[in-house]
Amino acid sequence: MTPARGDHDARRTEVSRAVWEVLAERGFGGLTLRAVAQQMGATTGLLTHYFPSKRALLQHALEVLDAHSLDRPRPAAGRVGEATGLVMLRAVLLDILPLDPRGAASNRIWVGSWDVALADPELAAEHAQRYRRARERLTVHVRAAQEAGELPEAPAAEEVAAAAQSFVLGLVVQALFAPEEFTVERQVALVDAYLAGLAGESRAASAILGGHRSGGAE
Amino acid sequence: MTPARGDHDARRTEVSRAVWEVLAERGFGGLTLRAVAQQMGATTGLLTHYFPSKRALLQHALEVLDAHSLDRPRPAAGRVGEATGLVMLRAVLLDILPLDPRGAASNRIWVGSWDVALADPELAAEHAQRYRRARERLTVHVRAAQEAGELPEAPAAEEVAAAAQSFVLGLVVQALFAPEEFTVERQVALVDAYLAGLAGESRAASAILGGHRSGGAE
DNA sequence: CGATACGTAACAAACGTTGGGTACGTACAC
DNA sequence: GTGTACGTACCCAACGTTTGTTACGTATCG
Repeated sequence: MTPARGDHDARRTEVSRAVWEVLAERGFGGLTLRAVAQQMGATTGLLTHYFPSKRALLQHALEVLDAHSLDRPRPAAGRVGEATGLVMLRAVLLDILPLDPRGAASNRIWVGSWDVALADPELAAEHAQRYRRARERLTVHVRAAQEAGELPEAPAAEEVAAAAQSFVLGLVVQALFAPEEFTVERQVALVDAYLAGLAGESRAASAILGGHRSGGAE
Repeated sequence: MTPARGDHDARRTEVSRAVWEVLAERGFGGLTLRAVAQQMGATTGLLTHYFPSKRALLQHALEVLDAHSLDRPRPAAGRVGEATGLVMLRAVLLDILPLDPRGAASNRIWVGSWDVALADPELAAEHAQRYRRARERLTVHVRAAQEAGELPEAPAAEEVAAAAQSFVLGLVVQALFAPEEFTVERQVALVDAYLAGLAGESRAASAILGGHRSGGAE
């Protein structure tokens, strides 16, 4: 009977991709069913067939986009996957930044989503949870760095993680508005300087951060 | 003829206030002429009498809101106006944070405006300029702190200012989404810890930051 | 009297959503 | 194997609502 459930879900993520593209270039104010449909060369009938409402459509697109960022940073060029402590912390932070067009697009979407989310309790709760989990993931790496002697024990790992997330989120915003001012190199340098400030006089840390003095994200 | 030119501009700022209230509680997606009119107990006819279009209405409201934040922090309780260097830097940073309902409301608006601004080149340019000027204002205080020996000379003042602005902006976002998690005390503590990280081993700085260990914004 | 300051009403456009209609493929009966 | 039944996928057209904007009316005040 029902032909291929896999096709169904695949189509839904296809729709989500169209939603992302509309969001990235027109923002949430420009997100309409007709725009999404036109983006993927379909009609609004297709959209309503896979999603009961516009809200569900948006919600699913955000969930999928969030899920994509969960398995990052990818163990791509360097073997980031095996890294720990300060190196991993640095990799995760850099991975968030809009260092390439794709990162810029997804950050553009996240920043734009804050307005809608702050006006919608349910979306706000989901966002709050997203960032809390991101902080928890950062906390793990901070704690590892502390145990490795790369970071001081002084501020609790949770506080360091919250601070680091603040720093990166704000840097994302500024970089989106002034990309020519916040070049890739400057963004990386700012993160490294921030981490150096966290590390203080640690020899282990300065060895790590010194080695990456001009390194990129991938 | 025209009865009191002052009344005209005063009415425009009244309208802007209504715009803020709508923006703060419904976001930019909920900003409609009818909502603004209802908020101030008037009709859309009044709005169109003072503003040629919705865009002009929004633009003026943002400008006025931005102008309000320019003469801050106010030399209110403490005599912040006479402060310099690290003390002033700290005061400016704390003044940005959503430490009270009014600060939360205005930050709510700014964060929400990012979506619209990123989709509108003119608004984006205005925002970019806003944040550039804010960085320049921060740079002055950073440089003063450096000359006073409260901050190291190492990273250039411009970089420290950009980093500090990143940190505070990101903290604003997280605090808006999780206000119960980011209490006033924790926000202040995070800023102080951040400044302490900037200061490094400076005795002058730790004297200042130590004295404010549990102080508030005003 | 004449210009300003509004309220009122109506406009076309765009929105999310609904429902009917068609093409297509699978499942089952014989 | 062929015919029938049915569910899925999707287009198309239309709905009622809400939007920003415009036009027009009236009151108010110098």
